[in-house]
Amino acid sequence: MARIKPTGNFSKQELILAKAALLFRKSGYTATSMRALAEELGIEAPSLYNHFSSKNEILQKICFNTADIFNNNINREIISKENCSLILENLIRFHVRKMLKDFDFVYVSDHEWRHLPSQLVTDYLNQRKTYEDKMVKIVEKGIAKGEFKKIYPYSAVLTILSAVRGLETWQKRKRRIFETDLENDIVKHLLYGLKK
Amino acid sequence: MARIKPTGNFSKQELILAKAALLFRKSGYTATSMRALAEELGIEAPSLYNHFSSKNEILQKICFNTADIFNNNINREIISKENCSLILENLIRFHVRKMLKDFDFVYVSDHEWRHLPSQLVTDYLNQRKTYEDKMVKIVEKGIAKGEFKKIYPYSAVLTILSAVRGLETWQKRKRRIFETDLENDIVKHLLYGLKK
DNA sequence: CCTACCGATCGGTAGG
DNA sequence: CCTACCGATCGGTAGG
Repeated sequence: MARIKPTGNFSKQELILAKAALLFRKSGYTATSMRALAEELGIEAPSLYNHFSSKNEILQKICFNTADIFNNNINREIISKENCSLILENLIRFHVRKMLKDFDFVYVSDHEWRHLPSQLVTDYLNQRKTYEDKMVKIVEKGIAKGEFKKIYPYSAVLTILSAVRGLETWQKRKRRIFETDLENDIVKHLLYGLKK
Repeated sequence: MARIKPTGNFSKQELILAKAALLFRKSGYTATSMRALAEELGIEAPSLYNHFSSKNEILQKICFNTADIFNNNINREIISKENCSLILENLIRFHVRKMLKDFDFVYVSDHEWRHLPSQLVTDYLNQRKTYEDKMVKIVEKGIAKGEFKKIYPYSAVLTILSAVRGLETWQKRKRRIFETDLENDIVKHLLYGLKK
C-alpha cells in the first residue's frame, strides 16, 4: 500500500529543509541550533538525526539543490539558441522570480556556503564560476553580433548578477511595488539604462 | 609627553576592528570566537575586554562606523546641488570604491547586522531606509527634470543598490579586470544600459 | 520519535 | 595583558 505523506504535498525532509532555510537566513547557520530547528518543527533535537546525518548535511542540501536549479536553467537557455538579448532577459527574469519565490533558499545559498566543509566550498565556488563563464560567453557573443554595447563582458555579467542577487536586501519590504513591475523595471534598467 | 601609538598609524582598537571584520566576513560573527580573534592578534582572549566591553560591541562599531561613512557621503552629495545624473554617478562610484577598498567592513555591515541587539537592528535598518529614501528622491527629481527615463524610482534605486552591494560576490577575484575599468563599466551599464 | 547524557567550546569574570 | 575558571550551550550518541 502506498504511503501517504504527512502533509500531502511535502515530505518531512522538505519540511525540515524549508524551516532550516528560514532560520539559517534569519540567524545564520552557526547561530541556528538543532534544538531551535527541532522546536520550530515540534519535535526534539535528536529526532532530526533520523532525517539528516548532521546539521551540515542540511546546509549542503540547501546550497546544492539551489545551485542545481540555476545551473539547469542556464543550460536550458543556452540550448534554446535564442538571440543573446532574449537569453539575458530570461536569465534576469528567472533570477528575480526565484529570489522572490524562494528567498530563504537563495539567500542561504548565496551566503552560508562558507560553512560547508572546505572540499565542498571548492566544488560550490567552481559551479558558480562555471555559471558566470557561461554568462560571459553569452555577452561576448552579443557584443560580437552587435546586440550589445562594447563593454568588458565580465563587468556586465558582474553588474547583472550583483543586481539580481542583491535583491535580497529588499525582499522583506516588497509590498512597495508589484513584483511584476519590479521585474520589468529591472530588465529595462539593466538592458536599456536609466538615462534618457 | 605624547603617547606614541604602537604602529604609528593605527590604534589598537582599529587593529582589533580590522581583524574582527576580516574574521566576521570569512566565518560569520557567531562562528568567530573571541579566542580566535585574540590569537590572530597575538594576545589572550580576556585581554580583548580591555578594549571592548563585549564581542557584540565590536560588531556594533563595525556596522555603525560604516553606515556613518555612507550617510555622510550622500548628505554631502545632496548639499552639492549638482544635477541628478552626476549625483547618482558619484554615489555609484563611491559605493564601488568603498566596497573594493574596505571589503571586510562593508560586507560585515551588509550581512552581520542580524546579530546586533534588536533595538540596534531597528536603528540600523531605519538608517538604511533613510538612505534609500534619499536616493529615491534624487531619482524622482531626475525623472521630473527629464534626465531619467520613466521608471518606478524605487525600482531604479533597488537595482543600483543591489548592483553595487552585490559586488562582494566577486571581490576576491578582482584581478580579472582593472578596478577603474570595472567602476566605469558599472556606471555606464547602470546609466546607459547594455543594449546597443 | 523520545529521554538521558557526553565532551567540547563558548562569552565573559575574578583577581592580579 | 595574563592565568584560572565559571555557567551555559552546542552537536551529536546510546539505547530504546
